Amino acid sequence: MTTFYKEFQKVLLSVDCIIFGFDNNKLKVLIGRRQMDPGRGEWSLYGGFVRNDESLDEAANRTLNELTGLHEIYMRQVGAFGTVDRDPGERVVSVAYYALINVKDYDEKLLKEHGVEWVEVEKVPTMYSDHNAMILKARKMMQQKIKTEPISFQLLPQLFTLTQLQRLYEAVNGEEVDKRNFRKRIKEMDFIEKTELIDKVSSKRGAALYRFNKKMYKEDPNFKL
Amino acid sequence: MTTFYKEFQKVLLSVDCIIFGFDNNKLKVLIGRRQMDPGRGEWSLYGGFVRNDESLDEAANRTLNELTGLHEIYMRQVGAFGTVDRDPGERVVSVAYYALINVKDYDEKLLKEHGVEWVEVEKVPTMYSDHNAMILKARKMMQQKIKTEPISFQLLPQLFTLTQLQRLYEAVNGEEVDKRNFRKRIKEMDFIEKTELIDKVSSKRGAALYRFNKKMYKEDPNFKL
DNA sequence: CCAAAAGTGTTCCGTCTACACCCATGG
DNA sequence: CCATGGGTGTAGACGGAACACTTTTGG
Repeated sequence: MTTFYKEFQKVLLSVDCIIFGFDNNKLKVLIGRRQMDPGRGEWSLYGGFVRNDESLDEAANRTLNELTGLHEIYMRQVGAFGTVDRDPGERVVSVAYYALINVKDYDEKLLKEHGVEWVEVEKVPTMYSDHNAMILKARKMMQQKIKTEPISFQLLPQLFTLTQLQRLYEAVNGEEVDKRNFRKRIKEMDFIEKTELIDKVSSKRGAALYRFNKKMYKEDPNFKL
Repeated sequence: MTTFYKEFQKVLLSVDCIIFGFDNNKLKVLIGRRQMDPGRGEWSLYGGFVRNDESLDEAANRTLNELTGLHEIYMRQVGAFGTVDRDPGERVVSVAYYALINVKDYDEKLLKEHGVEWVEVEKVPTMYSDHNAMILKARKMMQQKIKTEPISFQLLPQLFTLTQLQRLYEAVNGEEVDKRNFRKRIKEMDFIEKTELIDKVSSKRGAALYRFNKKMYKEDPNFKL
């Protein structure tokens, strides 16, 4: 291969994943203890280096898959973080991605295997390098996005109750919402389908289970919450 | 220096600048013909490689300064672009930034010196690599930002008329707005100050010149347009 | 004197918000 | 039988959208 830019310096490129989950009415992030030097033992996001034969998006997906075994996960780029001294080892520029997963898809066994755990976004400890800043930015972006795009369903099981959905919004936005107003808005979105199924876990009376109809959404992609 | 990550591959990192300006009631971008191989002669954003001793933000600012001679310019990161084959030469990941400048600060002389020109965002030609995608994303981000943050003033002279400001919003959002409603909203923002000065260039009657009061804004940062 | 841009308020309508009670069931 | 969460409608407040005429002055 011809080398065109030989006079320029190269840098190490990594990706870091901010993995959001929703559990126990709380928005959580998956973090662990860093397993390599420098910074071994500090709280850290899960990340990895970008290979020369993969795009940034691919690297992010591969990294997430390494950790979770999951494919086809909703991921969005948060941005590139590149202060000179952000990594105490050597110059590393990192591109952060956030992912939304259903916590049920990531069981206890995997948690222990990888030495990671879910922590409430409100209670994230001081983390390695600039990982706190990454989480903060990811959260803001997700908060914006969730208002106008149907990404909330990525954090829930396929079948969910309206109360679950409402609690999710409350957790993400950090404020309670009125039940009747919330449900009124849901009713206007035909792609949030009521099923015949009833959830009897969360209440004695039982709550109707709903489902996000992707095809229907594509026909009339109007989402507002 | 200790090397921690020696087994990983490094990549070339560049920054590309989407430089927005407002002129003749149109939103424009500053683009030129690429001066190096590969892609010599194609329409391109102005960019440069990131050095090992500078952050991404610094690299973007330096690059912008090389082209315009301007300092302290409003810049925001658009994101990292990193498909494997985005650069026909070799693997280059690029971080895009958008900048807002007052076209009056960038005169004809500089335009010719650097072989760049202002083109309407609506009429941007097919460009080198993924530069069209960068411009598109930058534009969307700027469009969002301009609604809730006082960045519009970066595109105008220090003193401006309300009609200029309105035309700027119309150009950015691609739709006309009602003059009276627009001015009503302006009146509610005390940090958009009316001066004693009158602009006689754009009209016979003369229009009041306004100014953005940064200090006043900081005391009560509520911007909505 | 007229063309061209500046400047100025009010009404209407749709949207958002606040708010309270009955229902079904498991334990 | 009662505690727990599920489910439902309306009225009033607020904010955004529509809309037309007068003023000033250079040419």
